Amino acid sequence: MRPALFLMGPTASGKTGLALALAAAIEKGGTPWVGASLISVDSAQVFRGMDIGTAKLPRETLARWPHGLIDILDPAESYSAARFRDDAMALVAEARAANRLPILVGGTGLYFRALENGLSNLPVADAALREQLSAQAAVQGWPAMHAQLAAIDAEAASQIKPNDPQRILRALEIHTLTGRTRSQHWSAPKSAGLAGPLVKIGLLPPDRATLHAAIAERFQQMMRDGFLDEVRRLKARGDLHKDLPSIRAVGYRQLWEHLEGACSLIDAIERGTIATRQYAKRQITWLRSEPALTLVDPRASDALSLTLERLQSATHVQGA
RNA sequence: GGCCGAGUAGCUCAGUCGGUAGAGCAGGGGAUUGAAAAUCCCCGUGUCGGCGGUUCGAUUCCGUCCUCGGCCA
Repeated sequence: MRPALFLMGPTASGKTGLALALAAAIEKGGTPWVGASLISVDSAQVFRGMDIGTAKLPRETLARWPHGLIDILDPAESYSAARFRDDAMALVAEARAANRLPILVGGTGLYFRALENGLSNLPVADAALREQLSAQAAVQGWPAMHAQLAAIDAEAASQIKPNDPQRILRALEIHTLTGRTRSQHWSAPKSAGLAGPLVKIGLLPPDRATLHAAIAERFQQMMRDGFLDEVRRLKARGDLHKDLPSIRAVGYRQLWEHLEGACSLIDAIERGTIATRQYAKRQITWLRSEPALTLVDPRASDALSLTLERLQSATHVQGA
């Protein structure tokens, strides 16, 4: 089986540029593939109508270079690592069947890991149950919920901090829905990860200061491109709210708060830029702990040839 | 020039009835299994504006100077 390619990197690191250059190079010929299939690994670009703030490629570019898993959801919906794994597995299989190189490009570390290693067999999220548990937490406080979790799943409780609403909620949800604890599920076999060889390329910006400057500049550009109007349009729908995964996205959350009158536009932009910086930092943390990763400087001229080389050798190893 | 207020961490500010100081934000490190652009954890020495005085001891009280606001000339 021919390899799949992971292009992983923080926001504003230049991974999209490399992905497109690679796709173009493969189309020209001289490789075992007839072309490339681009698949987005991005928890925010899945949403329709969220284009500017998620730094989606321009419409024309996407028309020329279609990406899988972009614009597949309405912002009122939620996506998940598990759904991503299933969707991406299908798209990779499709690409392979057509003798195309699957290029998975993006910055959502959890999604990459879910695809590579699979996930435990867990129940899907239950909105009603979550609401009920949250209401209970609002009265008792999360430490009390954590204590409740400790009574049924001491191991999970020891791994989860008493102030981590999301994970306490999820662990309780798993138990309520299945009668089995998170720990029990975790120790059972997981769903399969992506089969076949994998080439993992990590794009790290040369230094923190350069990355921060690029982020600030890009946020300003987004504002010039009409980011605020985009958020205004989402808000005008009336059915979205700031607790949705879509609206919690970096930049959207801050501009949404400004539109609610919580802060000035200047403040919102400042906070949005800071949030983007912090997000990029978390992405870098994921990258650094990623095994078998080839790090590439996105600005270096040999980024493309280096990636092709890695693909070549992964293909040969497989053939031999 | 006169009067008043302020000067403490990168920023905004608490505070010390005199025993050399701590929050939020920023920044750094870490965790991460159906919300992950999410959620959470850990990390605080800084001539307390300068110089003098009082005191065993001053960032704190007093004097003076400097800087920045505001008001008055």
